[in-house]
Amino acid sequence: MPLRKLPDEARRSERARRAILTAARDLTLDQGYARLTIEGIAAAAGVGKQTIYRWWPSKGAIVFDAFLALSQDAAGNLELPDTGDIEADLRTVLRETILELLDPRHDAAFRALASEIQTDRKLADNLVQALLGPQMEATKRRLQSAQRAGQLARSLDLQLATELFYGPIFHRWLLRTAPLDPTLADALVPLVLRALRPKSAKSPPDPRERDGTR
Amino acid sequence: MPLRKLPDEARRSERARRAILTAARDLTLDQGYARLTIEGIAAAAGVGKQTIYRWWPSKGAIVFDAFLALSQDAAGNLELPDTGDIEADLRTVLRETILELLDPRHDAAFRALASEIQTDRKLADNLVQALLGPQMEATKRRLQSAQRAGQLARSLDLQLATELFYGPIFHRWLLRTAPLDPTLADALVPLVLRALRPKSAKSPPDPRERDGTR
Amino acid sequence: MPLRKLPDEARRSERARRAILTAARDLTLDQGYARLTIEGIAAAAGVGKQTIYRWWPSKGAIVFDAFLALSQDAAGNLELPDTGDIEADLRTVLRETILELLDPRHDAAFRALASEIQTDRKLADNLVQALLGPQMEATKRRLQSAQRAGQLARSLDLQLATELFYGPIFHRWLLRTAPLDPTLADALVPLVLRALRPKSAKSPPDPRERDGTR
Amino acid sequence: MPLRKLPDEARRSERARRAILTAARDLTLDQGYARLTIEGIAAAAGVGKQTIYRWWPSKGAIVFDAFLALSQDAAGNLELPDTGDIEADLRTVLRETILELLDPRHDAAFRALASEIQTDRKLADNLVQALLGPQMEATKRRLQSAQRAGQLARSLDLQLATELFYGPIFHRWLLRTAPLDPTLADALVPLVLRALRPKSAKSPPDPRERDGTR
DNA sequence: CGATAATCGAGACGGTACGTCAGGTCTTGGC
DNA sequence: GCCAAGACCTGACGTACCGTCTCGATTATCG
Repeated sequence: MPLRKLPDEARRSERARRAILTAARDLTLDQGYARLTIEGIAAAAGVGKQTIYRWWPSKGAIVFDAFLALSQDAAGNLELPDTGDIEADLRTVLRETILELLDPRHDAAFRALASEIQTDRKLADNLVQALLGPQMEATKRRLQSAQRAGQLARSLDLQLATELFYGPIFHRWLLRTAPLDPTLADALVPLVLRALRPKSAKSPPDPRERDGTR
Repeated sequence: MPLRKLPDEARRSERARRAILTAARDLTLDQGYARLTIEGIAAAAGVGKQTIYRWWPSKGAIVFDAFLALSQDAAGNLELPDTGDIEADLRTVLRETILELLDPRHDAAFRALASEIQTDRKLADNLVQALLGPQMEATKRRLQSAQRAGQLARSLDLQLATELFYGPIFHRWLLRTAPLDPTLADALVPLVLRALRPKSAKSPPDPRERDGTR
Repeated sequence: MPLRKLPDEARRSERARRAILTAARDLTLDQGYARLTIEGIAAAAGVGKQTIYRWWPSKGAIVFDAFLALSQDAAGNLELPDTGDIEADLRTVLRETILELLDPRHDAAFRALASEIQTDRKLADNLVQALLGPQMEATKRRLQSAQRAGQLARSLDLQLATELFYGPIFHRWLLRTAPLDPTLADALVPLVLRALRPKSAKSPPDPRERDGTR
Repeated sequence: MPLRKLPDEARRSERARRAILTAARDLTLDQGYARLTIEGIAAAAGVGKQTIYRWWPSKGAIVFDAFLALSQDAAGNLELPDTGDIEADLRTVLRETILELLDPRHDAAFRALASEIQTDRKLADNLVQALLGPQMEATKRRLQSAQRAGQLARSLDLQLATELFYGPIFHRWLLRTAPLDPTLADALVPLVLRALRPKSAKSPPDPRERDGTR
């Protein structure tokens, strides 16, 4: 579901579309989103400016499409691993998320989008719908599965629970209050899980809390 | 510690400085940061552009200074309330934080800054140092006080604990994954506190958990 | 042969070109070349600055084009009158030249150009090629015709002879060593012609010298 | 008679004055008058801008003063050589004049002044009064001396006669209609003198015209 | 199959803002 | 008390891009 205007897509030049997205991605990566210009993209893509304006409403929308490809399969039918060990599974996923944010290719693009959505509501909706939402939904599903397995409290607000995992990560990354690195996942997951476990004193699901180590 | 270039500050015109910051704030509020221009500020402030360029390196830096005044007393010797009830105190503070983010005056400015720091590292450092840092430090101090009162686990990573509170709030606000409203604080605080309490099952310090849950 | 940069002239907007030249001429005439600005021209012409910079390299080049129209027909296939009376013909032409220099419309423009060519070699070449050169060439042709009629010495350096006529006029006009007025032509022409006549003492071609002086 | 404003010159700093004129001359010579700025002069002279504005009304006036020194002795009590041979004397002087115009040091300054006087009437008057006038007056005196010796016609308009010599030279130099070089003097002087000699058929003063060769 | 209409590249156009330069005036602090 | 230093407001510079708008020259269905 790329950000496209409506007109008859049949006539659209696939060559041009690809050239534009490729140029947008390359230019963003090697000079940063701030220096990215429509004219620059057009020139690099060997395309008229009008061709860009015909199909995309804004610079942000192009970048969105340009980088969507990188994560798009993930976005489609995303599912978290389910080994039965909720802590391990979350750690795996969050480490991956962090590594993705640290990868310069994604870093540039995601920061650009994070920046743009402060202004562009439509883009924000698209970003949530295509990337952030699916990821969070998948996480919720995994939490729900753990919940059904009695590992998490029954009364959990899954949305909020999910944000407990992603919030601190994006907080560091977006606001730069502290350096982000994958070990954050290792500290974060067990800590948050303490809040999510069933309230019963016996708390059998968590092996560690019971006997101290594991 | 505003963002300034080199020239002799002794000769600086206080009149011009104030006019610029006022104009920048007013313009940001009624047309948004995206439409804010240096020329517009200069015109509105009755000031030459050069006077702006002489003292500020970027549009973001001006807005930073312009809005710093709004929160700057808070930033200086910020301290969280300490009624002995950590949950109530945190709820109070986080509600205030959320309300501030929802206040259009701050919303415009903070989004602008959040957007700019994705690109401008220097500005990011200043933002953390002048606003975000002090707020988080104060929060850490309050958590530490609760820790000393035996209400929180002794082994806590206070930095991470703090991020557990602020992360989800900023996550919603910046990434727009869900609407932000003050009731988030009410759900968030008790949930996170479950993760932070001492590991002893009886957890006597928290009156609510003792007789409320079990 | 106006002064143009490289871009594809086929796409050039005739409307814009005309508006620019008209604005340049009008502004020069009513505020003087010194106060003329590119921005002023663009504004008066209802044109983007870039459109000016796209087609002209300098303010001088615009004024050159703007005023070329005034004299351009003359420049094309200029020919001096040839009544057979070289003295009368030159007097006619030089009076006209002087009157043109005194006409405020031309005065402003020509002084501007005279000023600019001290710095701008390219403009100087264009000025000579389009205006001064043709005028002098036509004068040379008329002198040559008189030469063939035996009214002037056979061995004349026509270039130098021509400069004998124009030099003193421009000297007064440019350096302001003395006020310029059309009667200068009446004194100048017969005096210079004395230098140009055939060396034979009897000098029959000049009716006046024959029966007037002696 | 340099171009100064009126205020009490007693307080004037001679050091500053000299530094300013020297800086103006140096800067003009090595970057051209067009790039010369008041700020540049002030900086190079180690002087406040106000000190310049206090004593000179315009950039042209500074350059005028700065270069006046070069020719000022000449301007004061200028006298042409008088060997009795008017042709030789004029040739000598005009060659010198041409060489001076070709000397880069003077070329830069004189072109600057020639350019400025198109706009600045006051400067024009000063230039004529201090440099061009004296030179022409001296030339007139020499012509008058030749006249008294019977070498030139009695009825001559000396002003016009003088312009016959200088006009062509400055015409080439200012309007760049032809390259200027010292041999111009050799061709110019005898030709113009033909126009100035007494009208008597015997014309004894000119040896050459009489016997054909010399 | 050839017409015919939308799309394509190219880039000129009217604009807005940029960041810089210099002008001429005004203020300050040190000598 | 003068003067270097330089901040100030002003105005113009020349450049970069914006988003819109022609231009032919391909396409690529559809009559």
